[in-house]
Amino acid sequence: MLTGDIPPNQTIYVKNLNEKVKKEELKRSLYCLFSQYGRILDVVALKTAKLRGQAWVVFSEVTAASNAVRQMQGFPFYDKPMVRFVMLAERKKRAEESQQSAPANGKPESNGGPTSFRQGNQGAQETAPPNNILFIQNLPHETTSMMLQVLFQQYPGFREVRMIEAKPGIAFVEFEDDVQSSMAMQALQGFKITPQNPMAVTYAKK
DNA sequence: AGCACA
Repeated sequence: MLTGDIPPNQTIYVKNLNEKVKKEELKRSLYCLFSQYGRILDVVALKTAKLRGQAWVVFSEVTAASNAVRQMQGFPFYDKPMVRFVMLAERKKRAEESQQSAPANGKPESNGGPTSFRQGNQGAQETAPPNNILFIQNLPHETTSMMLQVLFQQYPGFREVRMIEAKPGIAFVEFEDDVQSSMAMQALQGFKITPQNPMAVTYAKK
């Protein structure tokens, strides 16, 4: 018999994670990496003998979970590819418990938080896959590379800022690897240099 | 390989 009549829920299960990474860092990195696909309610990772190297990421929506799984297959995460991780079937109800503390069941974009940054990208471009170079848009035209360096160099793996004289308002920020660029993206997404200029941070197209 | 935290 098929199991196809059991609907998937909004939790994804990841294994083959690098077990040398400390638990708190692992959870934070997973949060950073996956929050580009939607609001994350919870990340669970334990280091017990049976559960190390694995994690659960609970999204607020099923569609976010399925996009994340589809797009992140094979992503090199701490030197180990995230292969064949899956959405969980409706089976455990942990996510519902977490939702008790989460606001607004129907309207997930109510907090003005930095999670969604696709408004500036309407239609045309596709989302570039995660990589080590960030593309910054919506900067005030007086922004200098020194200003951006001050902001981005606080995050590990920072390499350099590149701006193009002929194209004000945008910049490229390079990190050593995808994980580190993703951490900085999450941290500075929507950061306002002026009140009118929330940064839009995406991965650069290669 | 390994499917759950307080």
